Amino acid sequence: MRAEVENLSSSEDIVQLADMFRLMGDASRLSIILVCLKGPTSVGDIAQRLGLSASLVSHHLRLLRAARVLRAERRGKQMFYCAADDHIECVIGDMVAHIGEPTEETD
Amino acid sequence: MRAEVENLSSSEDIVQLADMFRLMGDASRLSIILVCLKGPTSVGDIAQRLGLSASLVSHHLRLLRAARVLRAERRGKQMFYCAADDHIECVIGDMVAHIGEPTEETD
DNA sequence: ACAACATATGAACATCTATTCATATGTTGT
DNA sequence: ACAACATATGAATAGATGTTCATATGTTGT
Repeated sequence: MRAEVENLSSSEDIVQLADMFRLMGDASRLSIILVCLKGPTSVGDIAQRLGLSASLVSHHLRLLRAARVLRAERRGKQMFYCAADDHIECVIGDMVAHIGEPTEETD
Repeated sequence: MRAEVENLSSSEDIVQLADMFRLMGDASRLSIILVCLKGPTSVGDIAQRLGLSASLVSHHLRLLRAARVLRAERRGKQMFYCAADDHIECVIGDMVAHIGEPTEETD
């Protein structure tokens, strides 16, 4: 087992980790993250592409920014959001791989 | 961007992915997963180690098994649970790395 | 068959959370 | 300063979810 995972014992660490997963565990937020992975995108663009209200997107963006999943940058009157680092993409990629894993028969 | 992540477009895929993250986004469930990553563990053991009721652990295990995060194996009257594949550990490892990432000053 | 143990399940409840609506803040051009 | 636009924020609400309690199912030994 990877050392980083092995050494997870304190309940604070686990809560923090769970908070991150819960943040990605909503289809609207996850969609927002996926859009932002493609490149810096304005709030209005995100809302339009996903068919969500600008208000809802803004609420979600606040959480994602607070958790440093995304970071914001102002350009004129618009705000552009993009991925804060590339671990998020790894996390998603691994999870996609898990879902694609063939089912075991021993159930 | 990784091809697996790039090609995520259908909303069904995104919902399925979000469901996986939401499943890991609870401290109790995440703790259960972490225990099971160390090796096959019985329901009673999990409950005792984490200080949770056997009933609650069983409820969570049903969800985790349904999502093929964990798989079950009977030994006598006990049920032992362990990780279904090793993608889950990767996902957690990447997320730990994200959390450990130094904060940007541009906020 | 019965008792003892381990796990699973269903209903009920309190708490959390995503979404909407209304409103505020901030920015650019005239 | 004002209007027009973009984003952010706060309150309210309907629906989801984690936990508990009681009970059922399944397994092993006598």
